[in-house]
Amino acid sequence: MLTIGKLGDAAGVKVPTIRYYEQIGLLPEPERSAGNQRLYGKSALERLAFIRHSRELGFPLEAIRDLLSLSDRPDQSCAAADIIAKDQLAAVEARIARLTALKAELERMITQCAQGTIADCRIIEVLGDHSHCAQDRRTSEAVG
Amino acid sequence: MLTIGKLGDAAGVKVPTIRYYEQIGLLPEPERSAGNQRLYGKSALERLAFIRHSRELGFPLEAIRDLLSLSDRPDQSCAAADIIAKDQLAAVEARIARLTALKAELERMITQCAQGTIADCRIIEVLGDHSHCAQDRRTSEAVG
DNA sequence: CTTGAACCTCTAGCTGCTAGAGACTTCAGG
DNA sequence: CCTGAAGTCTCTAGCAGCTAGAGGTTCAAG
Repeated sequence: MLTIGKLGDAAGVKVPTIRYYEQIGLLPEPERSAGNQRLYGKSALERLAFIRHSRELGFPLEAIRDLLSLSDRPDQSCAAADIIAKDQLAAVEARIARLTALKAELERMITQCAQGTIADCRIIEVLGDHSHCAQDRRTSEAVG
Repeated sequence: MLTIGKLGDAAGVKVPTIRYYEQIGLLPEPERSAGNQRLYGKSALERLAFIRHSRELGFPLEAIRDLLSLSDRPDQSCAAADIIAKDQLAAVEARIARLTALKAELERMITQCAQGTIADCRIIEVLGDHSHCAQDRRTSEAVG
């Protein structure tokens, strides 16, 4: 049996985070010691490792909740997990594309920085003027 | 003179967001009409466009606050703006690298999905086992 | 003059934690 | 057996960066 601190060390998750996961129902309420301290077994460690790894892959907690409920019923179809993973892949690819565009613009800004005074600083100027944008990706709503 | 709604439309920023920026001191308090409604001039629009564009480039509000205070003193050196932009570039590059690794792992997970039942679903299995990781990038703290 | 959209302030909520207060439990060393 | 430190408990509040809602006022068009 592991105390919450040992569990956290073993899974690479901080103690308050474990309590938070319990609070939002991602982890079941564990046994308690005579002195009311949480005691965890192997299955809790596995579940927490699953959550941690999923978080590292960028899955939001709600997706992890779904994945966990899937893995709690192991005789069902794998298709739902596949869908979640594919959604996540699409989201990751979109983020990469967006960041790559931002990187290009930042690089352009920096190379144009004359190292002079603010008055002729391209960084400030570029940030103030939207029309310099390489690609004008706008967020669809509320734009005239 | 623009009302807050017109300003928001012109800059591509939602009305509550403008009030939020004012609240946290990114935008100065504007004039008011006789009926206590906010009225903005051209400089407010420019400042808001600057903020919006910077946000799109991923600058955190605190960095934007610094950039704005720089641009308020145009006879100073451009070096500080350069540093902020380079920091942001480094952060963007780090995010891209991380996401690219995640993408590879998600793709691997998905191709391994047997489309069978959860019991032999690689997605669930891979997520539960950290040792499958292509690169074991851990967040430095609290890891045994 | 009336309607209805836009505005006002204020508070609370979102995600995914993190930090702190103030009290209790556990364990190792003496 | 006792002490003291480290770990744990619950609870509340805070972070970014907004967003949504309640309940009320103002403005512009018809």
